[in-house]
Amino acid sequence: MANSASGDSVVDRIVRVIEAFPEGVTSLQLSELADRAGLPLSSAHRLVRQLSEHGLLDVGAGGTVRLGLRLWELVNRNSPTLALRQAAMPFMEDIQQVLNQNVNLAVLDGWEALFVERLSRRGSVANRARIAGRMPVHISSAGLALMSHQPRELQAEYLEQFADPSGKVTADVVRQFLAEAAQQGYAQLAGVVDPDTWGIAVPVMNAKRRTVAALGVVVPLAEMRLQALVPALQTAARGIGRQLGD
Amino acid sequence: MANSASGDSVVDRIVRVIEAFPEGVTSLQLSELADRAGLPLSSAHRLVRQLSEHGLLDVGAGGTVRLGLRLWELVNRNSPTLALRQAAMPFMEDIQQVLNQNVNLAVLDGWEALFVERLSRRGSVANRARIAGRMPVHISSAGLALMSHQPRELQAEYLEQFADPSGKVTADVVRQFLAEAAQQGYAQLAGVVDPDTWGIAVPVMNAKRRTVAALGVVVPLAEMRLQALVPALQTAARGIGRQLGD
DNA sequence: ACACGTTCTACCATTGAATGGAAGCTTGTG
DNA sequence: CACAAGCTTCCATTCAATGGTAGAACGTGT
Repeated sequence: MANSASGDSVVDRIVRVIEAFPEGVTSLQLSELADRAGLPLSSAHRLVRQLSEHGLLDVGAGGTVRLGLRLWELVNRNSPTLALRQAAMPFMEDIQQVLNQNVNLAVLDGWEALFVERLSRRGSVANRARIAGRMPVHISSAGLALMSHQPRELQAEYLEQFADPSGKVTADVVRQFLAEAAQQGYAQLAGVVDPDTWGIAVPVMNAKRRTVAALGVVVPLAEMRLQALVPALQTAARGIGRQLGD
Repeated sequence: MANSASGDSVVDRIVRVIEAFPEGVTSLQLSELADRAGLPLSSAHRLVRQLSEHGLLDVGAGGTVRLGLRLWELVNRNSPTLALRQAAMPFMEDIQQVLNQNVNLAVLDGWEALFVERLSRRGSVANRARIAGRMPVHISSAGLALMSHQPRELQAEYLEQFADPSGKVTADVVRQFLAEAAQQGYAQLAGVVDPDTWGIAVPVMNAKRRTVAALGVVVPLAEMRLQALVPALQTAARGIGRQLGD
């Protein structure tokens, strides 16, 4: 028993604490947190207290631990996607108003689309894309739009390692999807994510024509108005791109 | 020179690193970061590398440090205000559509309103409230709406320590504002935050009738339709409150 | 009212992870 | 090509971090 018997640094432990919260869960009992983070209770207790003193965590009555409001504030104030979101928001609002549909904005992280912003419409179709949620590239229109406009090497690397756990999709099918999306300038998936919905997404390119995000909508399957949707999305995407730097 | 010459823990240092980013700044040079965080360069370097290995920070070419996408994701997935924001979003969208104005949602943190969500309208009046931005209680309608519905003791404590750095407002004026807001059920400020805008906010109460948030709009000064705005906001606030637990 | 289980909090001797100065490296500039 | 500025690596020193243990604070069933 000494400075970290398990051989991990303080940083490792702090990360484990923050990562211990399952998706969508905002509060955890101390003992459960210790368990999930793989820390001795007394160590977890000390760490949580220290973090909460700085507002990175909040400890409620009875040892209920939440992420701190201050952490949320710091991260969102200086978020790496701040510029992108600020540039995109007005255009997303336009799309939402004009097309009257769910709109979302995603970036590529690893082999997944990470949704950084989303506007939903009351009463409109279900939209699986939660803010800060992820979807694999091959089953999301946003993911396909992003990947289809990445450099060849990255696409090759992606397809190389591709494996669908459910076994429904092969690398060749994905290759086909990507080729289509690249050629058409947009990606679409009907009834894949949700049987009754249809997703369309277009790439958002920065000044150097690097694809940095995907702008997409989710509409009811019945309402297939590609002719109206795609140009609107592409126009918005160009508008966003124009506001982006590097 | 040993384990922390300056007598601060690793946790302290990590917090200082994250806090080192000034509001709205998304990237910092390593040396500048070390400087702002008050750390020796080599220590900052080690810490940044460790954090970036876990994705809490991203280090770009040439030592450019940003907050990590993974950190943003974790914090937003498990944000303490997740439930509030989810409950509020549809109502905020309704307000935005029907009233055609900027809408925002704030919580009380310390003696400030912390804005947790915001929908802006293209071309509509300037809205100072940034997401994750703060405004002092006494110069924001959201702040007044929040504070005016807090328990007596908290209000007393607030007024006790109140001091306006600009010296324009006295504690008595604020007391008056709070009393009005409490009595009317909404707070309003015309031309205070911005000379041409007008802010109105109402409290959002949870099931136990504790005020947990403020729902507000920012409209052009000219467009003073209190009769239309307040009932709409109050209706929405009740709708949000009904969806909230504790 | 009492005993038991569960969960949080506090203590403190031990020790290896964290520290930071110095030296090396890389990049940009006149 | 020399110089500056900033990033990266190294490593002996040492105290901050560790976690088993004990105890306090609840909650619950008998």
